[in-house]
Amino acid sequence: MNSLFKALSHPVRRRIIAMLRKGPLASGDIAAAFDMSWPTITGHLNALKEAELVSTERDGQSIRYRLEISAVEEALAFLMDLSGTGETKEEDHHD
Amino acid sequence: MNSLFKALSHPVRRRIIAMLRKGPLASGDIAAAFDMSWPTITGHLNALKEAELVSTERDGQSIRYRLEISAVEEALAFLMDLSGTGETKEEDHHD
DNA sequence: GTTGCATTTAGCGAATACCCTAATTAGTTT
DNA sequence: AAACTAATTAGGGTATTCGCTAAATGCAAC
Repeated sequence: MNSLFKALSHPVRRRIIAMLRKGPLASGDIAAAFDMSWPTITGHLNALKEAELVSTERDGQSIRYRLEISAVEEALAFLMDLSGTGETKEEDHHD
Repeated sequence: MNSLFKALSHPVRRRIIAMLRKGPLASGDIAAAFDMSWPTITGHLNALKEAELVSTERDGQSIRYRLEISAVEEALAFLMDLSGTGETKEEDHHD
């Protein structure tokens, strides 16, 4: 949980996560979207992976990074608990 | 927004926020709850304040720190956007 | 096995974060 | 104003983070 928020604390990593929202991407595609060296991006991807915010799978010679929604939801749960969203209120619907 | 997640990235600061959920507290009360020096806690409070996660008001000679829910909700909005905003199909998590 | 492409690891310097103690500011009371 | 309390700022040591370049690894095709 600590690594989760730590991973979220860097703008580049948040941007990577936002990119991944549309679907999995290869490391190179991600690196190409930034004005930084590829190894630097790999470092950020490792941070995201350690926080279990992304998972990886090989696809031939490239490696696909996929967003792990469950980790995002874990952070969400923490913040919702702080703000009171989703409980202690009568607003409740589940469809 | 960057300082928001950065503020959230430290366990002590998250714990402070959790304490403040129940209501405003003086700096000294917060510092007393931790096994760290008071100036260190002041540093964390400053980080929270810069992220606008807390606001302060004087109360005589002490200063009261209050949780600013709107900042929490801002983080919440970011994460909800990533996850698909409350389309929870099943609640199956254990912490 | 060697060449070539995609990606990661290794190693390093600079900047930032974290924690401490000592000194200082701000407000209250006398 | 001086003494007392609450809280912050200043300064410094160490750990961690962030970015880079160069070298290494993994896979696929020849």
